Amino acid sequence: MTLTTFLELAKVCEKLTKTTKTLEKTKIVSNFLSKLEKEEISPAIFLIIGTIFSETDPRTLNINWKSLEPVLKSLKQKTLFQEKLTITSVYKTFLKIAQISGKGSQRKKKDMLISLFSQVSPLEKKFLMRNIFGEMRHGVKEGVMIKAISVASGLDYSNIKRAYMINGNIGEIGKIALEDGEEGIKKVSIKLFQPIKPMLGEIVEDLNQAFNKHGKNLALEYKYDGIRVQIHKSGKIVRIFTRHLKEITSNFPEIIKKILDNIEIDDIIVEGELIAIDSNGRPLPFQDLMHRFKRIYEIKKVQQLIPVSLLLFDIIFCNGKSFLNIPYQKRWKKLSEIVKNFDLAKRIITNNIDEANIFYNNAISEGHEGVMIKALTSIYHPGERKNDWLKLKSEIRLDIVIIAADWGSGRRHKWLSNYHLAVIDEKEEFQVIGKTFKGLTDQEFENITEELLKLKINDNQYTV
DNA sequence: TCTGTCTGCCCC
DNA sequence: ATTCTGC
DNA sequence: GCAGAATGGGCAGACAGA
Repeated sequence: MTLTTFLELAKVCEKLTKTTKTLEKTKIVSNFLSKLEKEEISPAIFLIIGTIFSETDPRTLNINWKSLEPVLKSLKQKTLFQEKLTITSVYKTFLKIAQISGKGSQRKKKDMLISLFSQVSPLEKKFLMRNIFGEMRHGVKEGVMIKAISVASGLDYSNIKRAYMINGNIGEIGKIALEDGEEGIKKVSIKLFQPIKPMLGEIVEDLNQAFNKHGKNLALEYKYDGIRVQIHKSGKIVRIFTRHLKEITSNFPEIIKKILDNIEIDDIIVEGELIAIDSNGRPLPFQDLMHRFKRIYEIKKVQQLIPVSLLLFDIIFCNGKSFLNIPYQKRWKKLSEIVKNFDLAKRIITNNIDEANIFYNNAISEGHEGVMIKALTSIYHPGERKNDWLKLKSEIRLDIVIIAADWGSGRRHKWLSNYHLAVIDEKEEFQVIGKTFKGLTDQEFENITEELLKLKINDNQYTV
């Protein structure tokens, strides 16, 4: 057995930066994957896409530029006998670094980084750094990687994709595909406490567009401005996961209790939106909810300050049975039977556009974000943005002024691409309301940069 | 030990 | 989250 | 139509200095 060097992986990454063509990237990666030893497949996949850990994994590297910079500067003294780094040895080092925490952790991490970096060539160094920062800049992430796994294993692309959306661990999926083949991939199924990627909705401009896309048999649900959550329950254990499969169970103890008190079924996965509410039950802005998110201290105190409410809208799994292939209307029926004392998202079923408009306007006037429009017969497609679900949000128009601008980064480094915005209040003074960087083409950035530089009164290298 | 600062990570 | 580009 | 890149605000955790 010959282990593959990290240098070979770095060369593959370098090769990927030389082409913009997806097919070529797919071929480069799949050829590389095919040559790997079994134990290298998963680490290689993570090192190529630059994430180290799967989405469900709570671990992180936690390395600052502050601690990496001195490491890179101290690299002059090259060790004479260089050991060849392998994919697995690099990966193991990253795992060790992720384990270090607490006082003095930065020091320990620095030492490990120094010994890691002192063994590498410039090319390896380049991609080790990109791995640490999670930005590979070679155009291969999950999407292209799934294609590469499909080509390398000779298995159907849609089966691999489905398995990934259900399992969430792309390294594991690659290993299963290449080792166990079709049989292994088909066996990948929903498991309790292993969150799946949630189904997503397409944006529509208005209800006419939604009705044109769907024809008939529509359900409209309130779209709440909060955190999308997937809740897994088995017996007395309840865990909450976000849209990106991160666990936030400990932040919302009252929700756990409510689930235990109101859902009797032992094994179940349901989905809903978690929102902050005031004492009258009216929705609070998303920012208020953020005070409870990822909090470790004073959870009880903030729980009193910012109450939350959970509105359920889907069921994915119940008593050992997957509900992914059950049509929307039947899923809703099951959900409403099981969670009798629980709030479901407010909903109507209608073919009448006037009725739909009234429903939408009610959602907005009650302080919500808009509505979701769902096809009654549609099944649940994990992780996919399909026409089966549409979202309609309200928009507000404002007259605003650009009062400052930041230089962009990456592809936008030559432009002022991040604008500080203000409205003019009744005293004719600027009231800063926020920043934006969105909604413009390259040519528009070019023009605006030119215009703004003509008007500039101050420039500190970052902000004009 | 307390406080300010920096930065990664997570949501929208 | 949104919006852009390149394929 | 898909995939990747770029972008902001709030929190915890770590360090440096008082």
